[in-house]
Amino acid sequence: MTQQLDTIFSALADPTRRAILSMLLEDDMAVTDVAEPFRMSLAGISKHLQLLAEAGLISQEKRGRVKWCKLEPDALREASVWMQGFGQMEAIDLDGLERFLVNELAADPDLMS
Amino acid sequence: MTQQLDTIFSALADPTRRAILSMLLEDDMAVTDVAEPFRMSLAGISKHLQLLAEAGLISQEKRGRVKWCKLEPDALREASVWMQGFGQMEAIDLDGLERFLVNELAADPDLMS
DNA sequence: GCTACATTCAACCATATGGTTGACGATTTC
DNA sequence: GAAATCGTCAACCATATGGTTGAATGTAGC
Repeated sequence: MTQQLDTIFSALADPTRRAILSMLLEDDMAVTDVAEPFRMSLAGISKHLQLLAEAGLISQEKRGRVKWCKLEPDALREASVWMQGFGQMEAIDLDGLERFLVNELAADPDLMS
Repeated sequence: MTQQLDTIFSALADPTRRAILSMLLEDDMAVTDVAEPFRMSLAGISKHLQLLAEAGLISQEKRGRVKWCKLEPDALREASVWMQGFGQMEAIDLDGLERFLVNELAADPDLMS
């Protein structure tokens, strides 16, 4: 899960990618149509879409020669859940906090010595 | 605000930094103590802490020769609010959606052509 | 004042990232 | 089948990122 959070958050860290997600909120779109409003090459947008797909934030389905991009809000929800853990700081739910912490720190053993 | 989201999300994209945030959830800590469990140089951790501070996710206060690091959950809340925009997809609040979109796309004029 | 401690700075390195262009493989259309 | 369209791939470039080490700064303690 830690690595999944890596890819999700770094996907969200780019303004172009966030703008794309916002566009897809309106409706599913073809790659070319996604690229249209941006002052960037089609290949550039294509790369961004690949990153978003790898992060699970969108899915892509090819019908004919056009590839449709669809928002997948579930991945966002996962990151959101992680962040909720911090919002609960005031709640002083120490038991829940402990569990939360243990999970996070145990998730990536290589990180710690 | 767009640039603020950039820095917040890219700060969250690194597992070391997320682990640090989790540690600070327990209590305020000195830089040396933050670094202790990690298999990384102190200077490395110091850099991570600077990024977190620039993103507004932590604050640092120097008392004597030790610099105390404190979690600042408000910045997280800001990113969380952005993400909520997508969770509301099912709510089909089209007016709210429209406002949300317009704001996001207008926030970074250089992005679009 | 000397020593030890806490932290950062500077320089450096390897790799990742965001972008470009041009060629290419599929698919549709005429 | 030829031409146009949709999208990706490959190679390349500049810059950002995450890490190291060693020296430097500031503070505390003896």
